Amino acid sequence: MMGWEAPKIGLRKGPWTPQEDKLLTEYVNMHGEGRWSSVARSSGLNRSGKSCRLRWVNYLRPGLKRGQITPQEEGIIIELHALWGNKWSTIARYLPGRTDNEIKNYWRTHYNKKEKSTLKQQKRKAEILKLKQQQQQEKPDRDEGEDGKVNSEAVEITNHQSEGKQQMVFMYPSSEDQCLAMMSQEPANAASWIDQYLVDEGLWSGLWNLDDDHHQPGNCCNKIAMQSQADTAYNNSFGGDASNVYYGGYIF
DNA sequence: AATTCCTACAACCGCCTTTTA
DNA sequence: ATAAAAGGCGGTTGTAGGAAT
Repeated sequence: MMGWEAPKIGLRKGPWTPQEDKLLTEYVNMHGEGRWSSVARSSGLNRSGKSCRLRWVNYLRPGLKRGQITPQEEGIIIELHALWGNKWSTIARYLPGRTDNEIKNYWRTHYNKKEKSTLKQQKRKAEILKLKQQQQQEKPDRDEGEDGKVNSEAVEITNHQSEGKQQMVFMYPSSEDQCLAMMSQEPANAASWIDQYLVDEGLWSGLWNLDDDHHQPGNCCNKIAMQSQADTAYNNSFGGDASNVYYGGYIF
């Protein structure tokens, strides 16, 4: 099957000029969105239809918010990402004026930061554990220790790991019952289940590391439950009706 | 003051799905 | 029913600008 369209020689790429933006805006205002290939042909723009669509959706479309993601928006992103993973366009439907590209960029910037610090922590723990294991092998008869001191740190690390596991189990209930219990919180409390646990660095890492799996059917929640949770998240932040946004597109 | 690092953003690419002829 | 075209999405890359060293 073909892609978007056959690449044409001499098609412009790279940053858009103000003139190109003007041409595209005028054309879309006159003819409406869609039929991007004909936009590219008819407007006189020497761009691919795909490029025109992207420029319009991510930059020129009226009602787009510019500037930093607000804490409210951040909360929504976190919650919805926990539900849906990297479904940026779906998440973007709950953030009026924000594009999937913007949310994706925001997430990646912050995700990478968290991932790096988490990796450092894990590496350090692994090093300590390895060191202790080496010490054990070198002095096996001292395992229980004359004073039990030798293994204390290793035990501590194990305990931390165990805690981490419990936390992650909590964050990502494997059964539907657990999930439904989570979903049935009072809206007032639902400043939400996730907010209470994100402060701890370890929980962040647990969240980030599992993001690709948890939204799979059977792993957690059915689609309706997830929709409901997303609506709650939206209502908490905007006091609006998320279903309008979800089904009707953007509210400006 | 110069260099490096980090963040935010714009844009492209490849793949998949949907629509159309 | 089928293939091509169009539309959409997520991943990735390049770069400008500010902060830190």
